[in-house]
Amino acid sequence: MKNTKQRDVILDIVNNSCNHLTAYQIYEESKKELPNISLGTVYRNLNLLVIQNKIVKIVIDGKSDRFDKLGSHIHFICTNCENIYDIYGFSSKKIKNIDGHLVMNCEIILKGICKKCQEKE
Amino acid sequence: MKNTKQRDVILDIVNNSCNHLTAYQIYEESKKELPNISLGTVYRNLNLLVIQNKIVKIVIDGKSDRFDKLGSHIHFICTNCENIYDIYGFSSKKIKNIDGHLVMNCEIILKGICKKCQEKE
DNA sequence: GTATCTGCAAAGAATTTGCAATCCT
DNA sequence: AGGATTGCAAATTCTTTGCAGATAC
Repeated sequence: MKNTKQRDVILDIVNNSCNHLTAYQIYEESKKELPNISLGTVYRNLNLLVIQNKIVKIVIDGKSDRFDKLGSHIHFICTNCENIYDIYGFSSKKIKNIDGHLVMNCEIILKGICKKCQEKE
Repeated sequence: MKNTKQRDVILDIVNNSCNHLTAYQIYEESKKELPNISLGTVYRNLNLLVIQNKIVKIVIDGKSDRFDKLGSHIHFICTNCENIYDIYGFSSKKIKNIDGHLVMNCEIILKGICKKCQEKE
């Protein structure tokens, strides 16, 4: 695979963001650096980076996918405000094999009401 | 909420299936019972049933959503053949609260290569 | 009786794809 | 040079929605 500015910029944006950005947000952000970049290119590169295990895609019911940097953490999604929080310090023991299946990836998604939303009520 | 034949049939199909059906598959299946049912109705009722906690929606990257009966189990998705396997006997201790967030739902998705696909190679 | 639900068809949103031009190595 | 990548726009796919008529309670 060739190196391209587009891919570099996209990877940088994901790695340097504390939020969980959508493809469109990454597109908007990348335009600051590369004004002519297209949304299709952003999608293509995000998917490539996911396949290469350089970033992670968070698939959410009914919403746009979001992209996150690597680092084993759990995602908590507030069903009220729809914020996504990273949960660290949670040692999910690495499962390698279960029922004979080879496990390459484990994703844990918690849903509920976040602290802020609870405090509002 | 009113009872309707449509909703009953849809719930029955999900509850009596061993597979993880897409909305369209459920639509096809429900037509055997109710030939005039429409896809929109199937989607509407599936979403209602999910909100009521009578069934579960499995959201998969790039694919149609799938619907499953209740029962706490983990899903293993083969990235090769795309089958979904239920994994039982896995006691994920019930988390109620983490970092102050109220946890209502916990979904664990494992991805990798299933037994069958490994054996083929 | 009336609020809810349905079938239909059209709209919507997110993502992917085809193609000609351009860029890396 | 030559395959990979890009920008653009159109296409695709899955899902939701508006509406008028039908249905459950």
